[in-house]
Amino acid sequence: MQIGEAAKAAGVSAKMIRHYESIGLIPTADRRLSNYRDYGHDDVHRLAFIRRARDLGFSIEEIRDLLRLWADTKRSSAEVKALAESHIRELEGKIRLLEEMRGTLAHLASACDGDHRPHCPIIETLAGAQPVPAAHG
Amino acid sequence: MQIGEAAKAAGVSAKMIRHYESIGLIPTADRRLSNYRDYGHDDVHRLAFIRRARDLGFSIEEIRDLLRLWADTKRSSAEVKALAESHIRELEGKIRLLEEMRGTLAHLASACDGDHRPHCPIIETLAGAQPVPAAHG
DNA sequence: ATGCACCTTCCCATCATGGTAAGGTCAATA
DNA sequence: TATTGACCTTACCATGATGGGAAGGTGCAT
Repeated sequence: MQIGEAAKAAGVSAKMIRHYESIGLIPTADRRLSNYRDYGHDDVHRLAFIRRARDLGFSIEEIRDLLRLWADTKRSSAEVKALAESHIRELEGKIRLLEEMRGTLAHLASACDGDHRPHCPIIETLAGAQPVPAAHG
Repeated sequence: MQIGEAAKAAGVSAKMIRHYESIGLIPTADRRLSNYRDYGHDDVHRLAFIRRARDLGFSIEEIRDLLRLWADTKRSSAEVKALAESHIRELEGKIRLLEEMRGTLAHLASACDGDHRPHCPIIETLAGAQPVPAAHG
């Protein structure tokens, strides 16, 4: 099948399929006489694998490892689990950062009257005033 | 003061100061005869403002708005609060996405034995097998 | 023969940041 | 005075994953 059909079947864009090929994440596609890339079901299967891994937030390099582990039928499940847990830790690090931002900002917003007057602890904190102390309770 | 000193004082890199100037986030710096940029305390103050806003995850365009609001002493605190709350919603959206990834992955990892054997629900799910059903309790 | 939908490669843009190269400025020191 | 070293300047390239668009080729249906 052509790249567009493979893309639709796997849930990735044709653009990204070409990109994945260019960075060696997937093997070079076969070509028709027309020079059009030609894909089979195995290719779509691999692309769908990549798509699901992306949906779980794995980076391209992590997916490269996952594809290796997938292809290696003798690899231990411990290797896969270690990779997954490493990624879980990355996710948790990002979540912590975002939650810290949200917490600080929510605190400032709650201290802001949000009315017609100019006084605003949000701007004042950004401007370097001491942040409003957290309420005790 | 020179750009390096201003950068250190504000907690941003000299590189980024030049960048902020090039995109019009901060005004064009004064120049010495040497063609070196010259900064004063107000400039450092503004850069530190930007730095704090970045630390809270605001984008450059949001910071552009924040700087406008900061400069406008007659603006209402409601405007600032609206911008902050909009950003809080962005943060919460990102957090939700990451937590969903983490949840799915943690579930898969918990179902993976992590031993020397090849069988692994993580890889199998990525490969398109039905995901292991969530435990009821 | 014309048109349309698809494909090809190539280049550019995003966002915030860093790296490096090639060269100018300036103060201290040998 | 000459050199060294720390600082500055601009300009270009890179990141990671993705999309947009241009210019042109392929192939099928009218």
